[in-house]
Amino acid sequence: MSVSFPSKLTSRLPVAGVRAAGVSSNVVRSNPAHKGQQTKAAIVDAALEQATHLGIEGLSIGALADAMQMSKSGVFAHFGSREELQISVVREYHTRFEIEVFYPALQQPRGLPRLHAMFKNWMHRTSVELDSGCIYISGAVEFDDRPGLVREALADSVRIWLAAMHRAVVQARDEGHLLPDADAHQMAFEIHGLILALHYEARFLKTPGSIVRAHTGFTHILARYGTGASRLAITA
Amino acid sequence: MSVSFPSKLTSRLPVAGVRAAGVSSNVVRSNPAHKGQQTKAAIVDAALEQATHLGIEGLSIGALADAMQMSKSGVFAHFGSREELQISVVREYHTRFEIEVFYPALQQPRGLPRLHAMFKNWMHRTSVELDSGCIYISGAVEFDDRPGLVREALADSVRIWLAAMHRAVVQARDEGHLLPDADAHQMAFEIHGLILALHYEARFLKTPGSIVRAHTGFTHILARYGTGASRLAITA
DNA sequence: TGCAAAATAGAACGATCGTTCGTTTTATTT
DNA sequence: AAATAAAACGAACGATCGTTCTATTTTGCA
Repeated sequence: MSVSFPSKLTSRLPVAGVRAAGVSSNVVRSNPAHKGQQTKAAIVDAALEQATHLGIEGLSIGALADAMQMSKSGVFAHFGSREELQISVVREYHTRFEIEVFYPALQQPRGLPRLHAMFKNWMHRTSVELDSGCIYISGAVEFDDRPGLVREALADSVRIWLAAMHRAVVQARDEGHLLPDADAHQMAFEIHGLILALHYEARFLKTPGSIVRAHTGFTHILARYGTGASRLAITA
Repeated sequence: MSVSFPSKLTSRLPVAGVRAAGVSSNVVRSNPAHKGQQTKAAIVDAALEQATHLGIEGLSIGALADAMQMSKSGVFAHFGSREELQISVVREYHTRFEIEVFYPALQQPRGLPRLHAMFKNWMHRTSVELDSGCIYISGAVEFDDRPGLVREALADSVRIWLAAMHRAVVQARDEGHLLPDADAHQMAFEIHGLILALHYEARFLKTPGSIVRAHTGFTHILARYGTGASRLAITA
């Protein structure tokens, strides 16, 4: 006779199915958890995985349903439209970006140490993880000519992050770690360029040593904008 | 009675149809011009226009046929596959990039003037033209996770251009315009970053003044790598 | 002018797309 | 345990995708 499973496991398995599909994991959250929300979170998780490989425009509800071992209509019902699914993915990435890049940097003392931490975390999120590209970067070229709600959600998130970077630069200047006449926007622009070059050369061209290049570039920028006292804080 | 047109104009109009669709123009070329080649060139022209807006992966033979006022199969026959069409677009962009960015810079004296010309032409191609993004940039994020012939064609073209930039840096160093111990690869990396940041902020975020930012960044890089004699050559 | 070759059209293919709808199965509450 | 609400399924929709045929038209050359 065949083994009989407890009824919990023979349920329609959307939430459990996620793990079988090999998706990262931060799925269990939001306590009341009317199960619909759990499944939705799991779908967004899988969608983000898909989006980092094929782009936000490459998101397909059919492929997503396969990965989730669900029906297309079952996946679709959670969002009501593909556009809303895409926006959910952007929001999820925003959350993770804050958790992995922004918040840890806040633990560093304000000024240059915090700015440097932001840059390092950003680098790490952008290229070190072998797979999975940065949605803020890929999304920018996907939607620079494509108006709509997805573009707006994306641009909002990016602006929030770039503003945080800019704030860190200003603070570093206020702390005396940068020259008093340092142009904060210009410096943020140049730092942004280093991250983009890193993403380009590491992910697309597979150029070895790109991370060192980016970090060296950061020290060069610092040499320009920084005061003498700041020099040693960065070599650590 | 209705006016009778000369037979040339009442032909099936693929080549003439391009202009009606409002595509840029460098269509008349390759002298023997067995008309098939003319039409093919016109299709590639329209395809490039489409690709700069929706990306190389956004290319659609159906939409292309509409723009050309041709049948899908008529367009398709010229390439044999969508992938070959995409590769043709990459090659066409390569050609135009050389004509608009690389060759004009060769007219400048080797060394810093030529390097600076390359950077300015590159900037211009990347963002000044209001519409039409850079395929080298959008293609990189589209294909960083997508292996195949298109990716290879794209990466080949990009590497050729980046190598030319690197060569220009080396020449500038040889001419004594840069410090003898200047790291050419590092400098090229940082310049690449400026272009990418310009593309990002100008095209996606629509940040005003991005061109000035990029150019200021270039002078900063020069201040680091350049010799005293080079400073004045750039302010012109 | 006539004829072979090249170029284009047109219809159809299987697949996949996002979306809608009615039904059925689960989950939650009473 | 029964009743109600939420979640998921399954089938179908019209549209579009790249591609494959065959038939027709146009072109280039003798």
